[in-house]
Parts: sequence; C-alpha cells; structure tokens
Amino acid sequence: MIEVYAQSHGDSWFAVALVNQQIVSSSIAAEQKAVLNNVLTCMPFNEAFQVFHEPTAFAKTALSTLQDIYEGKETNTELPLLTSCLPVYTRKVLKATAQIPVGYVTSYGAIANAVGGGPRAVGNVMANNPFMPLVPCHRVVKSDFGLGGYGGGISVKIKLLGREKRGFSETKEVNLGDACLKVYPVEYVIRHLA
DNA sequence: TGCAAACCATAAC
DNA sequence: GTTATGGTTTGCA
Repeated sequence: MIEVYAQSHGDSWFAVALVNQQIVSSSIAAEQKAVLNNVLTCMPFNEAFQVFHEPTAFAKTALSTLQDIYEGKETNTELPLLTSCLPVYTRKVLKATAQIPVGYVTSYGAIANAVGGGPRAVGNVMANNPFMPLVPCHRVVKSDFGLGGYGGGISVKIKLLGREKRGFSETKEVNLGDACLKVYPVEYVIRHLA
C-alpha cells in the first residue's frame, strides 16, 4: 500500500508518496490537482494507494523538508529515496543532480559529461524526476544559462532559483567520486533572465 | 538570432 | 526489434 500525503502552504501544494518509510515520489505545484497528478504518474509501479490527511511523523518530516527547499533554505535532512526500481542510468543522473549545492546550477550537458550519455538523455531524466524537488532538478539549466523546463511549472523553477541566491561569483567543481561536476553560481541564470 | 542536424536513454508499439 | 520523444547542444548562415 502506497501512502500519499498532500498539504498546501502559501500559494503552493506539496505532496509525497511513501511505501514503508521510503519516498517513492514527491512534488510541488501550484494546485492540488497538479501535485497529486504528479506524484501519482511518477510512481514507478502499479500498486494500490490511498490519500491520507493526517500525516505520520515521517510524512511530516518529508513535507516540511519539501517546504524548506521551496523556501530556499539549506536542508541537511537526508530522506530515504526508493530508487531501486529505476533504470541504472536514471539513478546515476539523479545521484549527480543531488550533489548540486544550494546557490549553484549546472547544465544538462555538464551532467552528461560527468555520468556519461548525452544532454537529451539527462533532460529526459529530469522530465521524469520522481523526486521533485528533493532531487534539485530546478538547478539544472541550459548550457547558455537559459532556463530549460520544469515539471512543476516554469514559474516555480524561477521562484526556487531566486530564493537560492547566495552571492557566489565563481564557478566550482563538485566531486562525484569517479567524476567531477562543474557548477555555476545561480546568479548567472538570474542575470540571463533580464 | 534562428534553424537544422546530431545525440542518447527510455517507454511505448 | 523499431520508433517516437524529449526540460539539449552545436554549428553555420
């Protein structure tokens, strides 16, 4: 049985789907219908689910983490993501994406460089990212610092990035173990918007 | 700028 | 197997 929890805060909706204390999918969107639809379509297997209104302690933690990310806060809580049913390449991309620190962005091509494959393949993984925004796919943009897209709506991506400004000015490299990922200050993207 | 062609893993047929 | 599909990239006019 998959448990689904949804809650609104301010102008947005947050939702998570759990199966025995592990996160199967999560989402942020402007409307309740949209978040629910997101988590449900992202669920990797066909199993009965039920929507609950009283969150368990674990669900509360997950939801509040979503909210923290949405507000641009630093989050250290590591939540258990259930990725075992996803294709290997997808997992590699998600893992790399998860390493992008707050305040920085990278490009689809840069990730492709680090984990192998091509930029479009990376784009595909983002488009189907079940763990939005736990895996910060909003920090992945086009190579010219144009926005690219976002599952929760492009305006959400802009809001998120706007709140993640940390005033960094230099590019940096993140160590992925077997490879390096180049990241750029989020300011580059903001500047590109104007 | 704008457009066309190459790119690459997945899912759907 | 084969085809269709992207949250791309790059090169060239």
